[in-house]
Amino acid sequence: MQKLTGEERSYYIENFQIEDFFSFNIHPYIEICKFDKGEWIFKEGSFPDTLYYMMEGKAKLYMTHKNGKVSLIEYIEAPCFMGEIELLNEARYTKGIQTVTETICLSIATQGCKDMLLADAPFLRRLCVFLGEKASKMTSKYTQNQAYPLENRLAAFIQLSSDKGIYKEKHTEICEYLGVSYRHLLYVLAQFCEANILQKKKNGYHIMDEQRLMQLAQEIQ
Amino acid sequence: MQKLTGEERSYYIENFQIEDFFSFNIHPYIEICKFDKGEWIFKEGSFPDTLYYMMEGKAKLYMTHKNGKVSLIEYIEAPCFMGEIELLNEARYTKGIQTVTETICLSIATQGCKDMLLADAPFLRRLCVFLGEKASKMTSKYTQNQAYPLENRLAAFIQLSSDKGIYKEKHTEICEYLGVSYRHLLYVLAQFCEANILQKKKNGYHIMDEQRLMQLAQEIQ
DNA sequence: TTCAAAATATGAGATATCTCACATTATTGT
DNA sequence: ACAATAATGTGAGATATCTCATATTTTGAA
Repeated sequence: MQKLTGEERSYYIENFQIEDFFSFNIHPYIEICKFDKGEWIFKEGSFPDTLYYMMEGKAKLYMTHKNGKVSLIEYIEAPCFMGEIELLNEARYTKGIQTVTETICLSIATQGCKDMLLADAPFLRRLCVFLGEKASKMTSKYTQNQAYPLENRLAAFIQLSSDKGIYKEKHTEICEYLGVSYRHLLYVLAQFCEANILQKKKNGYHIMDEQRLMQLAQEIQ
Repeated sequence: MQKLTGEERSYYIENFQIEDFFSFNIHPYIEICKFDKGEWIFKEGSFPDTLYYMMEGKAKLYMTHKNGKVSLIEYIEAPCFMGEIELLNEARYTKGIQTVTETICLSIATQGCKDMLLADAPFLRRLCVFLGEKASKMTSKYTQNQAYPLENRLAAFIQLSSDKGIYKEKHTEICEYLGVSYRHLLYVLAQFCEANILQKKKNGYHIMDEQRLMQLAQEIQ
């Protein structure tokens, strides 16, 4: 993680009109951070003292279950808050977040201004809206996902998680994320290759038929 | 819907320490409401001017899809907010809520105090916590539900939605809620009857083997 | 480097669930 | 009261997905 300075920093701060988020002067507490692709923003179990607002990028949210298994819960995309639940609950239970692409975040060091944040109506209102949308989004995802076979969900997922036309995720993770068996995931990937939608190469599955993939993904709508 | 008065009203107001929710005097805006079983708290498409906090009871959240089909999204249980998304977004109710049991709610007439609510940090903070938990709950429901066959999910659902040992829901609704076909729902219900877990009678399916039902439901954990 | 663990891969049979077709009851508006 | 519509119920074959067994490859730590 790298803190931006100078022009780069100014660019993001000015472009996002950060002042609108708060009724007090937030500037002493903020930084603009750049995370490399694959870098961890939060590690599980750590004690978060930072609230992030992702401005650009994409990341994965992980959770470890009681039995020790790790599963990929959700892909998150800018703009969004990260670490907001921990701020609200004084809680320990942090989930892990790892970037998928290079990611730019506004970071707020909460140790100095937590009380101000939790007493700041403009900020809280925005957080409420964010959380409300998140809940709604989860709801519709949940309702719709049960209605479609893996073929469609996987197509949508490949679109979301691929980078430069290459899909390269751990099957063991993704089958949990998509709620299917490892065997079945492999089976459907093989189907995609069979249909020349994907092509399996050393460095991952290459998307050969963007059109058809989108079509399959959009059946979910 | 019936507004409580006198002792009943005082009982709920005192027991819930409503003052802690707000930093201003909320009393001019609140009522205690009792809804009968089966009554609608919100109808879809209506213009909301009330925020509810459910103190006792259980209700169903419905949504109408673009294609006109209605589906049962979620069972909600006290304590919880209702109408909070609409308060935040100035939107009309996109979802309908119907009680399952008699339900007691604190109602807040928002026309008089919306601005105060949206500027009231203690209230917003509580709302954030509620929404955060709702999002987390949806997440875990979503993750776990995909992992279990209908047998288990239906058992859990019957426990949630039955009243006095009798399960009586519209199959056409429930199959959508549980994300399975009508045919399959009927099939698994028949299995339950076969196994003497349920017994089909004129007024609904009677739960005969609470023990076994719980066992099936708990496999989801 | 080496070895154990994790991840990848594939086959084969079992099961959960779907689709469609059709018949039989409720429910509801007029 | 009646027709139209919605809800219920059932059969049969198709498909999506699972489980288990087992082999190979990759990865990470001693």
